[in-house]
Amino acid sequence: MPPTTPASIPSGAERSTIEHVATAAGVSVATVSRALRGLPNVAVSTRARVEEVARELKYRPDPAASRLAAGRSHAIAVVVPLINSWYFSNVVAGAEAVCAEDGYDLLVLTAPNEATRRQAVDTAAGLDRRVDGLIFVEVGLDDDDVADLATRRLGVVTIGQETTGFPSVRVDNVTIGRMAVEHLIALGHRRIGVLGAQAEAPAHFDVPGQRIAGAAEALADAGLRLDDDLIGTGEFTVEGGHEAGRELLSRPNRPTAIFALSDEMAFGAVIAARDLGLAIPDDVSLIGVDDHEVAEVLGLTTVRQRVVEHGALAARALLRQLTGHPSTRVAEHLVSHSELVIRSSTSAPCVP
Amino acid sequence: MPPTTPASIPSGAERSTIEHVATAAGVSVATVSRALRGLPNVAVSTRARVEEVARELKYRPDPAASRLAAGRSHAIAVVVPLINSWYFSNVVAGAEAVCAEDGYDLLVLTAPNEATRRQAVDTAAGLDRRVDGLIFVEVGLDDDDVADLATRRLGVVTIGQETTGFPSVRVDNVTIGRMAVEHLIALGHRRIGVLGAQAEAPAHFDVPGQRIAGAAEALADAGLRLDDDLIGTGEFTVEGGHEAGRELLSRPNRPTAIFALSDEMAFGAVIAARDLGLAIPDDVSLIGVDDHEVAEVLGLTTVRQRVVEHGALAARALLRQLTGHPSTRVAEHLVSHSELVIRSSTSAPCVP
DNA sequence: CTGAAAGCGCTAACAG
DNA sequence: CTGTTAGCGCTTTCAG
Repeated sequence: MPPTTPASIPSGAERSTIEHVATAAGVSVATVSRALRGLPNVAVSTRARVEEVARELKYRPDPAASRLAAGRSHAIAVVVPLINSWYFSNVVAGAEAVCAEDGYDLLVLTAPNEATRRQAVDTAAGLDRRVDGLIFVEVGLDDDDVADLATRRLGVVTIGQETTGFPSVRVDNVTIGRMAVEHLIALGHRRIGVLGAQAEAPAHFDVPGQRIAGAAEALADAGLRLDDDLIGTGEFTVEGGHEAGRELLSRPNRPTAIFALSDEMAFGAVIAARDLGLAIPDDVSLIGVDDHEVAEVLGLTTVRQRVVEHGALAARALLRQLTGHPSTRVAEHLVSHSELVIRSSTSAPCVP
Repeated sequence: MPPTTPASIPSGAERSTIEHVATAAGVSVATVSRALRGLPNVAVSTRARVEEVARELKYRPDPAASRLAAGRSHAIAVVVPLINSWYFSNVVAGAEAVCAEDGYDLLVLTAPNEATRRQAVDTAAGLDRRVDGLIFVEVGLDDDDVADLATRRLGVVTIGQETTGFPSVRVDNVTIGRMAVEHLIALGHRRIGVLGAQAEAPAHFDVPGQRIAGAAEALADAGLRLDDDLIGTGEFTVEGGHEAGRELLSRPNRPTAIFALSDEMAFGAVIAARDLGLAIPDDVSLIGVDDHEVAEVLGLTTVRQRVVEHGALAARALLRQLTGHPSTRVAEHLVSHSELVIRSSTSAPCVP
């Protein structure tokens, strides 16, 4: 490679460096750096001139150089189990919007091996030089993971799980279960089925378990019991809800209402009901969780989760943490409120 | 900041640099660099030792430093109109998988202002120092954009659009329309409606227009005409399909079959049919495009698009381009094959 | 096959 | 308020 090119005006499509700007503006690179980053101690006139020249030269600071010198990459990553699902893509969308607004780059990392939560952390840990912070979405971090992450020079926010030490945003899953089932009980239902239980509860945080616990509480408050026989699985997919729903609805003594732990499973249940010739809500009431776009069209009653907002809140919390606002140095644990959205899939049981 | 830390073994969670590895292995940093990157001209024994030491020290090259020195960031970006939709999140998932495999970081960029395609390019162009390449997904690039992009030191691949100069992957939308409607015609349908037309066709590439053109061709081949009155909109959303579908199906002389340009619009049509008390396929046949998960459960006949694969193919093409395989220097235009998936939503018309 | 040296473009003290 | 001076950690000629 030839010796360094002189600090002349760049020609054509050549990228201009801070040095080009400096010489063109007749100041030092340090001043350009300060001026362009809005740091104090720069004469207004100087700043104006530098900005002017920078614009003319279409100067854009090289992120790598800046990261190397300053130690911050102006990028964050979201770690999700997968990205092509309604829930996760919406979380990412929320985070992306905030990042774009603040000029941060957003990397997406998937942690496919759900089993090995370790995996996720290791992968992510390798990024401590590449990004300034991480958002873990529904990734079960254990204490070791948290400790490991804490050593690194990284901002961390979790969604779903609430750890000690890192800010988090989540919903109150017990309350979600409660709201859903209280609605059903208020309508007069007594035999209530559940769709979405997991074979084995995850060690760290257990979304289905919590929603079911909330359901059980609501039932208990009404002097009723949650019948274990009426708890089906569903894998949190449409197909899973379809199968488990059909199973549940073909029982001789089928429930008069079903609480699906996610809208997608509820969609499956809708189809199962149709397969069996059961009308909703006349023969069976149905309530979901999420407020998926399709829920509205289907008229599905549901407990709305503001998923995009979760991503946005997490990103904002992370960026705040990175910007080092000392006032917000304490780890906030945000609990996003859910709300019951009553549509046409729930009604009083026909034959109580 | 104190003067540079000496090149000693890093303590605790401190990041180890190439220099730590070099001194620990008793070689120069240059040799470490070569050894670890699999470059030639390194004694096998040396390489082994360096690798060993690097592992022990948990050395990970700093991407920013490496980018600065070598000019490549080992990161790419996907530019999508939005990320929280079935189609786009699946494309991103495909790209992500390939990137993860090859150790590339994946940035996500959304170009929300659909109107201003310019926007997308400008945003992306600003990344020419941050990423090595870009994947544009369904972003209409015009000739100026292409020229602009070509100037930059960036690999580019497009999905959906086929430009001159950049590799691309797309489906043959005319054929998709053709396949769908040929199936309907073969079943005996004559009055076929379409869901998903756009008010105004985009300037550069027009997915709905092409699918409709294919439909028209199929009809023409059978000596039939596509009735403009039977072409509804749908916005490519469930809700849009619902509305447009209801409109179409409440006509006195309604079509015996509907070709929805996307599965999500077909779902809307399913609900519209249900609203109107029409049975599928007895009263009206329905075919979509995509093969969304819900399509299977709903029994929707559809033309399958292998969306995840599109993302993967594009990413692979991009990485190949970046790795500079001179053999593949010529811009490939991949056309992903679609296939008809016949389920239970289509049948012969009841009363022809 | 290996080392020395010169940067990549930017930031951050520290003097003026 | 501004310039000078060191590097950030890595890659890459160019000599051994």
